[in-house]
Parts: sequence; C-alpha cells; structure tokens
Amino acid sequence: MENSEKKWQKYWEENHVYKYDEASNEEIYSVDTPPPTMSGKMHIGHASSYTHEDVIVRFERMKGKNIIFPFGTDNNGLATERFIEKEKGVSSQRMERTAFIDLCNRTLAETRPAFIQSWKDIGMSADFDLNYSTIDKESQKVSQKYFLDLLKKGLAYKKEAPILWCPLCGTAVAQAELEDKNIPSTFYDIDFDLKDGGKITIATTRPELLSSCSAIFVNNEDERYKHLISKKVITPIFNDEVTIIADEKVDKEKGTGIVMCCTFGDTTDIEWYLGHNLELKTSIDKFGKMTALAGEFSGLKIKEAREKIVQKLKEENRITKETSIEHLVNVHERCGTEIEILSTSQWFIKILENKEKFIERGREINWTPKHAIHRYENWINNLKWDWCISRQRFFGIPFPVWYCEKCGQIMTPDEKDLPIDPISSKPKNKCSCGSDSFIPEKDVMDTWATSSLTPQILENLIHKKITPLNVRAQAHDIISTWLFYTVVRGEYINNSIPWKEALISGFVLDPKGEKMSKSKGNIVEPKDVIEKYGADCLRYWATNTGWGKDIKYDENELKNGKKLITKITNACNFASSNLKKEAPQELYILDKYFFIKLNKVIKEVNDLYTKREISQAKTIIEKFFWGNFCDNYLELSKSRIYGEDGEDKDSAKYTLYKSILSIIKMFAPIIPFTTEEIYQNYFFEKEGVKSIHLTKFPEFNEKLIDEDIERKGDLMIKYLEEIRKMKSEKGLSQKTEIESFKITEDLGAFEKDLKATGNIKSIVKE
RNA sequence: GGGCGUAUAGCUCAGUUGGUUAGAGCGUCACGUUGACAUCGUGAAGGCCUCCUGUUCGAGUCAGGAUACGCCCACCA
Repeated sequence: MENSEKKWQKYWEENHVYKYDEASNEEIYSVDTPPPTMSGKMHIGHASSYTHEDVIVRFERMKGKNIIFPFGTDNNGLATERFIEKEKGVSSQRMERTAFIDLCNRTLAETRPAFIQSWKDIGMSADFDLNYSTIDKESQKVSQKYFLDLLKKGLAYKKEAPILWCPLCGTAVAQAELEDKNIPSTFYDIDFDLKDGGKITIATTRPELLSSCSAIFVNNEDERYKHLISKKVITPIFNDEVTIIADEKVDKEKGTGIVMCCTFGDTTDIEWYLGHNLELKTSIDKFGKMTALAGEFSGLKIKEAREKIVQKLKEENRITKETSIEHLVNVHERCGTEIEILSTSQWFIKILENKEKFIERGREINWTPKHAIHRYENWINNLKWDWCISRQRFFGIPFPVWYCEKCGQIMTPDEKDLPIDPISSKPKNKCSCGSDSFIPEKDVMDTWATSSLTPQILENLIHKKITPLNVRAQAHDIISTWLFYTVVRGEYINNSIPWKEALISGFVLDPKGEKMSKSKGNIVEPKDVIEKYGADCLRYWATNTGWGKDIKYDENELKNGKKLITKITNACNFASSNLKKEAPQELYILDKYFFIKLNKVIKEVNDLYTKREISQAKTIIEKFFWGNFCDNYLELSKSRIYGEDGEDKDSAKYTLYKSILSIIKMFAPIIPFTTEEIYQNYFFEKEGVKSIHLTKFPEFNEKLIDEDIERKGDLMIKYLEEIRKMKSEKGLSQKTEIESFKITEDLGAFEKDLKATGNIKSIVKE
C-alpha cells in the first residue's frame, strides 16, 4: 500500500490538488493549522490530531468550499535551541550569539523538509505552498509589527517586577511553561532571636534564602503569636532586623505557624512584598547562584548553599527539628529545573485586566467538544501574571526596540523597515532629547508571542484579510498557551475572535492507557505504523475516537482498517467490469430500493461530518458498505450481473457505478489514498475531475424517497435473513435449494430477487 | 482544595432529542463457502448499562449525591 500511497501523494502535489485558489468565487474555508514545533520527529499524537483536522478540511473541500489550509512550522525559542544543541552537540551559552543563530538557521533548513514530509505522509491535504516558519522573515515582520501595535495601544509594557525564572536556561518564563513535579525536601524548624529577648521558631524548606528574609509573618487570629505582632526579630547568621507582621494568608496549621518572607521564595512572598512594601533582597542570581547578599555563601549554587547554611545553623544549635517531606514544586517544562522568582526587567502583554473579555470571546467560539471551554475559562480565571514575552535567549524574534542612552526613551522603527534586529541597526532619527546614542534591546520574544499570530501570518501570506478564520484545530494540551494567546492577540488586533470554530483533539496513549514516554519505552512511531499498515490504516484508527477524548494505540484497529481497505478494493475490482455511468430507461426495483437506502445514508453521513462526528460517520458508512452493499446488494444483483445483457443488467451496472462512487466519496475524507486509487482506476475518465478529493460530496435527493418501495425492500431483506438463519441452524449451505418459503406480506416485484438469492423454488403467500 | 472528563459484553468502544427484546468490531463456539474477498458469510453464547436517591406512565439516556480512574489548575512558608 505504501507505494501506492506515495504515488498519490506525488500526484496530489504535482497537480496542485490542494492549492488555495485565489481566483475562485466559492466560499472560503480557512484553517489555522498548528505549526508543529520542530524539535525532533513527528509523534503519533501529531498523526492522530492532524488526521482529525484533515478529515474535516477534506469534507469541507468536497462541499465545494475554497480551502485555505496552510502548513507552518514553529521553530524558534527554547524548544528549538534545545533541539539544535542536542542535534549538534553544542551549548548555546558557550557559543557566540550570531554563530549560534546561524547554526540554528542552517540546521533547521537541513531538517525541515524531512520533518514536513511526515505530514505529507499521513495524507494531510494542506497547501504546502502556503508555508511559513515562525522564524522566517515574513513571520518576523508580522510579529514585530503587531508587537509595535501593542506598544502603541499601551498593551505591551516593560517593567521591573518579580517574574518566574529558570536558572538553568537563564531566562524568564511564562506561567504556561510551568510543570508540577513532586520533589523530596526537608522542613527545617529554625530558631530566630527576638530583638527584645526570647525567641521564635519558624519552619522553612528553603533556609538558603535566609539572607533575603524581609519580614516574618503570623496569622492575625493566631492567639499564640498575637503578642508578637510588630516586634523585631534578628535573623540568624545574617543578623538582619526584620519585623513581625500579621497577615491572613498565613496558615496557622502549617509548620510552626510563623513564616519568613523572602524576596522571593514563592508567589505569596510577592504578594507580601507588594502589599506590605517590603524591602527587596535578592539572594539568588540569574544563573541560580547565591549573590553577594549571601555573604560567605555567595557564588554557591542554590542546593550547595542550602547544605552549607543548614550546617552552619546546626553548629549554632538553631535547628530544632527536621521533617522529611515531599512537595510539589513548579519546574520549567523544557528542562525540569525548579523555578525561582527573580525581580528583573521584562516585556509583558497585558492580560490580567481583560480576563472578562477573553472569557466572553471564548464563549463566542463554537467548541468541539463543548466542554473544552471549561479548561479555557478555568485557566483564565486562575491567571496570576501578565504575559511575559521576553526571553534572555538567542534564537528568537528580536524586539524592534532601542532605548535612548540619555533619557531612556523607547525608540521604534517604521513599519516599512521591518523586520529589524536592533543589535545590528539603529533608529533613523535622533531621540527627542537630542541624543543619538541608543542601547538595543537584546532580549528576544518567546515563541508563543509569534505563534499566537498564525492567523495574521496567514493573512500576510495571502495578502488578504480573512480573520476571523473558520477553524482552529489542535490538541487539548495547548489550550492555555496557543489557543488562549491567539484569542488575546485576536482581541487586541481586531476586537474579535480569531476563528469561529475550535476543534480539540485528545492524546494518544499506549494500549494500556498509559502515557507514551521514552523512559517507559512504549513509544509508537507514526513512521513505523505507516510502513506496516499504510497511512489510510493509521487514519482509520485515529478517527476511531471522539473529539477531546484520548485514544489508545490499538493494533487491532489498524488491522480492521486494513481489512476494510482490502474489502473495498476487492468489491470495486469485482464490480469494475460492470460499471456504467449512463442511466437505464427504467431502474430495476431492487436498484431503486438500494438508491433509497444509499440516499438515507448520504444524508446521515453528511450531517455527521457537519457536526464533526467523524467516528460516527465512519461507522455508518462502513456498516452500509459492508452490510447493505457487499453482503446484500452485491449478492442480490449477482444473478443479473452474471445473466444476459439487457435492461435489468444495465440497471445493475448503473447502480454499481453510482453507488460505489458515492460510497468512496463518503470514505474519502478518512481514507484518501485508497479512495483516490479506486477513483482514478474506474471513475476518473468518466467524471473528468482530476481527484476524488475535488469532487462534490454526494447530495441527498428528496425525490428518491418512496416509502412503499423501501418498506417492501426491507421486508424482502428480512425474509432473506430468515432464510439464511434457517439454513445456518440446519447446518445447510447457503446455496442449498429449498422447495418453498412462506411469506405473510406481499413483496411485489421483490419476490423474484428473493427467489434467486435465497435459492427458493417457490414462494407461498399466506 | 477548585474545574473538567470517563465508567455499557472477556477486550476496544458506539448509543443522537428519555420510548418496545441495549449495539458494533475483536475474541470464543458451531456451521457453511472458497466462482469478488492472504478469505468471506451465517448463526450462537456473552450485559444488576459503577452504586444510591429522585423526576417520569417509562431512565443507559435527565437531576442530585457517592465511588473509582484520568486530565487541567492551585497548594510550594
């Protein structure tokens, strides 16, 4: 099958079957396709999720729409840097910035074609000429343009503030890049001296932050400590004088009920720092080492400092208790390093003040499945930070910004000059203060700041305003990033939703229902599946589930797909010498009946595809094809096909032609290769359309409804089944001739077919 | 702790707006074909639809609750 699939893939490409037609007047159907991150190979989750998307697009194409289905890759930011570092065995931090960027660009150019090929291999019907990379010049232009737009609208700002920081990557990160990790730790009870004599005991897991202790907190209603409020405390080792403050956020039950606030250990520290106007004391630097503030511990890594400080506290007999615990901490999703909070200067996009608006917009979008919106709203409701988009990294889109050295004024380029790199260029004019020396912004934008603009990147590609697009398809894991951020940008650019419909797929799990991971060794490669079964089988399996639901990898379903494909191929080959496009004078009664059934299925399948119920549509077509068409219709029409030429035989030939064409058309969105093969072999010449995927989806025909014929036909099938059952129960061959068969209701013209197929000598009416 | 999802045959899952004996595929068993079908067909066995309470003439389906599993978020002193 693979060879044949390759052949059609090539055919589609050479004949521009999926090309967006600028000249067409048909209704546009535009798709915001996920640009996959180029950090390695396509995984089975991609294969599944993109198949779901592709099925819908193929259906819409067959409904006559003018499809805009681009394909991009996301390749800047940390994920890409890590990929390049691994691939090339280099360290970005030890390389010259420009050399590293150059290496990234070269490596991406090398790997990109093979990467994209995987998407072609699964039969994706994207217009691969509508192609972008989130780091290419055009994307840079779009990204910088809309950054400047945000700046102008006052929606982007730079601010020194406590921000989530990854000490390993040496960069700020966004809330959405955090992950939970269970980490063993120790709770230390430490004695602090009160200035006026006496002591208190606080519990902490992070004694290394002692030098940044800015205050001590107790709960306002804690009777044990009420008398201590406003008293002064001397910190151990560092001998800083700090105040005991009351705050309701202190949990009386936790530890000793007394907390030291360090700037910063966690998000509560930030709230206290801001709310109580505390002093900022920074004890950890950008690379996770102790600052000068930590005195004798400066220069040590966080963990080393913790050990040393604990040792010293023990020497001073200040540690009264140690409790081993395991607690969840936030780590950076890219490297697993524990996140710190540092006060640094970063670029932000305002999002907190417009939470309500984003929720409203979310409600304007048509979600499949409906419940996916809860995850969206839940995320927004729990947002705590504005969106930090600056990264202290190398491979990303630069901020188009300089600062006046004299007055600090922000300088920006003209839109027509974009994209620019502020490091290698200068503002055209002097600053309003008269100075002409500028400092370039060295930070780069996070990749989401660009991938959130995929609708605008697409508009830029086709030079046409098409937002809001028709559909966004993606998996549920990036609702809080890609989906949410795209809504944010859409709102800020157009005051509208970015797309009308959001299709959310689930994850692929291993056969046991567990997540696939390298460490478990249970990863399934789409490439292997395609080699063994073909892309159509992969798609058959992938469409076996509903939207938003996780799907297990199931070899059995792939085999079923294979069986279906064999069956279709066989049935079509069998019928191939008996296909006739021209209608006979009068349709044979059985054919009329079969068309009535087919017509019903067409309506049903059409409705299901429209409702995005792919797996149900698939089940209905399959059942109809296997049961009604193969087991019944083909068997019933064999006597005419094998018989002599004539009107009745022509009627059968015509019915075969029309019905097979309809059936493969209905299957086409799901198994595009097999159906194309059949179409090209038996229908292309007569139909003239260059690909089945450009033909029109079968249409429901109201005129075909005929209840009398349908009822009698159904009855005839029922009798036929009774005969089969009877023969089966008696252990007889289905070919055994039976003398007579009793029927209770009139079958009209169908009697003949029942006799022929059931091998009945005479039918007796009662 | 907050939000969401799932629970149906041995396995994987369908069950649309509540309506007679709850479906499919795989697996099992029996039989038949090998004259489209590296097979295919016919049939059989197999289900307290997780549990409880309600609404209703009627609940797998609706409402409330419980349990189990999974996911997202919060909890990091």
